[in-house]
Amino acid sequence: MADVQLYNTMTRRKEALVPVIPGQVSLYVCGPTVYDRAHLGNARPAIVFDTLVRLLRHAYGAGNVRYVRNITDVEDKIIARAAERGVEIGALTAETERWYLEDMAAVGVAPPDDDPHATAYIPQMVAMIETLAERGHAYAAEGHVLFSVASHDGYGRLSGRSVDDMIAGARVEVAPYKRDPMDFVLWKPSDPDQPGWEGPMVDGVRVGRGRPGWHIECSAMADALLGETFDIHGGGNDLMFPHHENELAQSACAHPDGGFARIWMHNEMLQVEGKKMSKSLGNFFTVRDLLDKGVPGEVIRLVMLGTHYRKPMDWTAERARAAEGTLRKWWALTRGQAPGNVHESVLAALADDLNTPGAIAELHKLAAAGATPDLLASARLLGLLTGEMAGWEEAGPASEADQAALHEMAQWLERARDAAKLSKDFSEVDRLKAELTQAGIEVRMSKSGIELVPGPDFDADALQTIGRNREAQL
RNA sequence: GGCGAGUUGGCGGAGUGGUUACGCAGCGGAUUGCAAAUCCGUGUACACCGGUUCGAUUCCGGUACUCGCCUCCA
Repeated sequence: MADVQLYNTMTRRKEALVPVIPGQVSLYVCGPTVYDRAHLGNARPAIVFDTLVRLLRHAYGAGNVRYVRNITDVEDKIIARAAERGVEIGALTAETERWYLEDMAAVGVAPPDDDPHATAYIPQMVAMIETLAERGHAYAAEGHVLFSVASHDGYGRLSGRSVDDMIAGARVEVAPYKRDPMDFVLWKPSDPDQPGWEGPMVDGVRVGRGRPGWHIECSAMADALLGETFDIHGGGNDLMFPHHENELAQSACAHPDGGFARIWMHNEMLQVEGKKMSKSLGNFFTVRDLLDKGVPGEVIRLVMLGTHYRKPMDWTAERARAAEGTLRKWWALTRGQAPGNVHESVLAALADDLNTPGAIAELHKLAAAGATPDLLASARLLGLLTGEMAGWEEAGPASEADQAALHEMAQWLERARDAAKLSKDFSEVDRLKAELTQAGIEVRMSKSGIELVPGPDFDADALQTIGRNREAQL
């Protein structure tokens, strides 16, 4: 197949993916901080990189891709939330992680190969901080250990900022113990009631009990699992600065011979009905909220993939409705079929910097051409029509009783129509049709007969009521 | 204020130096008692102003506007 081209934030252009180890791809994506339900914006990077991984597994072989997505389970927001709810931190993080996995599975996101938890890599973080201190990139101050930005020439290269600009534009109070306003925390002290570990040795002195800064967590875990140099580092645009810039600074300084990530990928942010999703605007909602409202996970996924990952995407009810229609059509076309081959055009679109909207357009063309086995195989590469999220599109009555009732109703309707054709009075037929439509049943009439198809809003009770009313009339 | 991204037909959204994107909606037709579903057909859009070019929506420069990050939120 053609090379996979990916846009590299570092170089600001598309590049061919050339793995460090030929034939094998390694990637690290920043995962969730587990203190609350994933909101819709959190689902975007998860879906984007899940799709990238599906493409890479197809291109390189399933066993030749190593996908690491971390779990941040020690962080100030977690401490605050646990205190607020009066629960143990471990209980909070375990529950939230379970929710996250459930919600991601619901939108077709497969678990990564490794899901390192920050709390399991404290020794590696401490060791990395010590290395940074030994090399003159870190210093201790008032129980903290800070990274010295001035000690690293390349700082700001990833996000395209100069240190001077950042200082000029900074709108935050500078902590008094920082040598330089841009210096960031590697280790911070913990109160007795906060989670803490024995600190690193800096300049021959043991720093007191504390916890790691957020950025060092990812540096240490990526290093531990993927080594000093790996292929792709992904995450949301918002993480580019400061998180990724800091990660890069730490890793580059700790391992001067390693390159850290070869390609940096950043997805753009999500909006809702044209506005940024935020609690203050009242348009904030979680993936679970959407699922509970009856929006199928597969629909969420298709809407997400309908916008290229490097463009801002807008979640709207209209787009969800359209995506649902598309999926119902595709399901109907491919149901019961064996998958064919992933079509070249779909692969080409995906290999071109994960052009998912282009790939979806190709899917539409396959559907129009009647190439349903290839449509199925190709859609599955995008994590659609996999059956993992299925159930929602199976428009069917739950029970055999409903099935029988529908069949009986169809016969009634057909007799009524035949009679009406003679009498020229269709009012009775139209009324029955309206009632059935109201009950979420699609009425399909043709010369060959009448078909009643229960839709997504199928209401079995309403069907029973209609049936009883009919009987009462007879 | 600093940095960055974007502006394509009614909507969403690809792509291209000269040729149909695609989907949704709309419209016309077939079909239907009427609808629905389905099928067929249907739309010369690329923010603005300059420049390069035989030719630019596509390349270059500028203008306007929108959005994001810099601040707890992804």
